[in-house]
Amino acid sequence: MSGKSEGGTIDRRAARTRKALHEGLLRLVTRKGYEAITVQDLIEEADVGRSTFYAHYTGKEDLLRSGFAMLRAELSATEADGQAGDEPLRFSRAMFDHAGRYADVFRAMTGSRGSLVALEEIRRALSEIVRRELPKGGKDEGLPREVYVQFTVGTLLTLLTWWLEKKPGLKPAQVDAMFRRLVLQGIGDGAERR
Amino acid sequence: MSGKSEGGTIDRRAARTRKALHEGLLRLVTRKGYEAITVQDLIEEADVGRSTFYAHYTGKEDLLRSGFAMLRAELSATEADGQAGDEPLRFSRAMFDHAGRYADVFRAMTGSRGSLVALEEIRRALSEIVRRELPKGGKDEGLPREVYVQFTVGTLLTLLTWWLEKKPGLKPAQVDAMFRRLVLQGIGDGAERR
DNA sequence: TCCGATTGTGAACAGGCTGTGCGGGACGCG
DNA sequence: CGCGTCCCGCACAGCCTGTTCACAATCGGA
Repeated sequence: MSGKSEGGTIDRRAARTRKALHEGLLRLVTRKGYEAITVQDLIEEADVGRSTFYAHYTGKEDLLRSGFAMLRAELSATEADGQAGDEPLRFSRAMFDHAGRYADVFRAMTGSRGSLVALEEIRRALSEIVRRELPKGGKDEGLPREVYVQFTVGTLLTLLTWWLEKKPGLKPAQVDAMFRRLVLQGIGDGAERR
Repeated sequence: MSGKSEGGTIDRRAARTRKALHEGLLRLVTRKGYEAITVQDLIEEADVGRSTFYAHYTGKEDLLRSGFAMLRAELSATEADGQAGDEPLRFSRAMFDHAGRYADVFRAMTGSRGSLVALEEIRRALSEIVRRELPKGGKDEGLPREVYVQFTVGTLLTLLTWWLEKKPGLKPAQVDAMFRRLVLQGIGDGAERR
């Protein structure tokens, strides 16, 4: 009715539908876990027709990936400022802060009722960041660089999971400190080295 | 209910059925991935009646857990010889050897078409072992012991996944060496020794 | 502003999988 | 050898999936 002709290439109806589906997915995930969600639930929660859903996404996994794509776009937009630090692994603190705010979603995604796809997406996003920020200094490192990247990401996820699952009381800064210590020194007693 | 003659032995027919289902699951997992498997597939592959399946397990996840329980029992049986030796993380080499032999199953279980439940079971089994074998020496470790455990397990899984997924050509001993280096020293400037 | 073309939308449909119930038959145990 | 336990085939309702189709809302040009 009212002509609010604006916006970009996407039809307003389509935009509205996608937004409703993404928001509905988030609500449902925290309510019953990703695995248990059906397309049926999604279209009821978002109040859209069945064929409408399939016109936009091939299934719930596609919707999930789409959500992560949007999230990654946002992240890389707000990440440009984090420069000027000589300290290695500077990004980790921001990660723990961010994860702490979305703790319930994260738990629902990565818990036993979550999704391997979600975990994979998270791992991929983190890998991109780490690949960029990991100190490249190591000239004669004995291990392939990608191993260092995966190791760092793995440790980040380990700490993240342990934190949100077992010790939600800790503050991001505390977990971040543990993360740095582990990544930089391993379990070796850092006292005698260096 | 109890079809077992008190003493732990199971009726041969029941044992045969369960064996057929477990073997069928393994075949199917490597053929089409865990996620895509239906109960329908399982009973056809194992040539078992529908109601028979549900008489033994509540679903495919239950069957999977049961399989891991058996595996863990076997492992802890063949593990008794591990000396409380001098070298820390003595178990890791055996783990990489073992995983290398079941590479295809492992990939099918933990790949994107795998199962979070399987990953969780693997993590749990590894955690038990690491909890037992991790040097408790820590005098004034600033971190909770469980964090060291999870960190070690996480790194093990990271290396395992990277190895089987990206560099299947490497030998277990090589991957094990990387694992030890990372766990003991992290990415810290351990590069200076060489 | 109006109209045709485009595109999103909702209802309905066929097919597949699930989990359960039941009677009859086979096998193992004592 | 008899009894009890377990397996099997079949059937059923219920739910979810992925697609089809007619219709209505929106967009773009005149």
